[in-house]
Amino acid sequence: GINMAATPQSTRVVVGMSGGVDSSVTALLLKRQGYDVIGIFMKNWDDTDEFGRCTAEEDAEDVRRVCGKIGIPFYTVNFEKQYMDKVFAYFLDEYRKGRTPNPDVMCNREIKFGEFLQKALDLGADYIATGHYARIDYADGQYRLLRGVDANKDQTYFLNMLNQYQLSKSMFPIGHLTKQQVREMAAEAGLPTAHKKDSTGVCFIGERNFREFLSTYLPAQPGEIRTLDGELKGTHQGLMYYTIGQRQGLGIGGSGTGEPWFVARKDLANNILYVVQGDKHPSLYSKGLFATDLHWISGKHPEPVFRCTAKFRYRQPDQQVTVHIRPDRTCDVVFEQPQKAVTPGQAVVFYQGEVCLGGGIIDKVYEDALPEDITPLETAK
RNA sequence: UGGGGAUUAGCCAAGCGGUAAGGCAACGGACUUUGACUCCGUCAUGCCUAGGUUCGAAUCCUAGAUCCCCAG
Repeated sequence: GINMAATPQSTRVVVGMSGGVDSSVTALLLKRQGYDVIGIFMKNWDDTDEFGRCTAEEDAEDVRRVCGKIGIPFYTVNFEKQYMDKVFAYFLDEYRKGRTPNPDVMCNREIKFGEFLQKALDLGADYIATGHYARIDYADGQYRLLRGVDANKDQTYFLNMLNQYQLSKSMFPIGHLTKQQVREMAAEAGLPTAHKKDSTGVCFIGERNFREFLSTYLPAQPGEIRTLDGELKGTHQGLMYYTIGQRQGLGIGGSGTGEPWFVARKDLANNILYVVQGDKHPSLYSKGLFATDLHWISGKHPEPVFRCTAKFRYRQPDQQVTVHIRPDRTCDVVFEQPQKAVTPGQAVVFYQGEVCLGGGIIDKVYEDALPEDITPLETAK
């Protein structure tokens, strides 16, 4: 639990600073509250781009300037090796399997709230803080992960793999603010990152030409594009470049109903990409999914069967589901409404109101028939 | 070398004498700490070729090219 005798002045907080406005304001708020704040920039990827420019160096420089402005010490740490071993290796392995991984979920569990947390503790920190739009609350001996107040920016989806220990050592000071408020505070405080564009792309790797990037790590194997009926429609450049529900990059058009084409399925064994026409095509929708690597933030095992809401991808509106727990940290998730383009490798994250319960990794989808032994939704409530 | 029909951007396709719709694809942007989806924007001085009629032709006429269909 929280040490009630601790004062901000006697509490050391290490802030993970990316060089963006969110983590800048995170540090600013903590400093204003009187904490003993240290800013640390993580360099986890050698990101020299095609023009020989290293954006990580620019970001590090921004962090240095922000820390100077706020008046806190600034350090840099390097977890390139750990990121490669614990996140990027997984990332590549998933693509080899024809799946679509979410590296940032692993990055949070392994790097930011793993390696980085440990490093901070080694430096005598009591807590780490990050610029995530999420909240932590503590009640009845339990830490809970709550959605960020700014529903449009909520990042709990990426934090679903965190555990009690990690939450007990973490602070999300901007979780109760909106993005607009954060920008305004940064501007008022004269932080150099106040108007910096939000960064996107894989965390620490950044925006890339996806195909070009992947092709430098994995061999591409061109193959056929076919309809589910077997009709040959064209050629793909390598199954790993496509994900379920994808429209762009297929290069097929002008035939059939005139509607756009979407990826419906990947046949890894035969290297065939299966497509369907029209965003309402039944084969793009599913009734349920099977997930592995289940994790519950509370640490407690939930009821064998329960209703909650869930997201199957970042920024998707919550969907009503019923979860059926299975052995070995797996579960079946039955959707109340058919869901579009649920994709193996992505995270399924569960919520009860504002509380993020945890999640798992989508392993396969149930397009038509659900497993026989699961309780129908109607009788599950 | 009988007859009939077609030929408009990478693909599909409107147009029927008055100054080239739309869709798909592609490209660009917005959105976005994954990959996607989505949204917005761009995309034929020219309609198989060469002549002709007309104030004006993708649209009419003539010849040619290519493709398709029906007959032989």
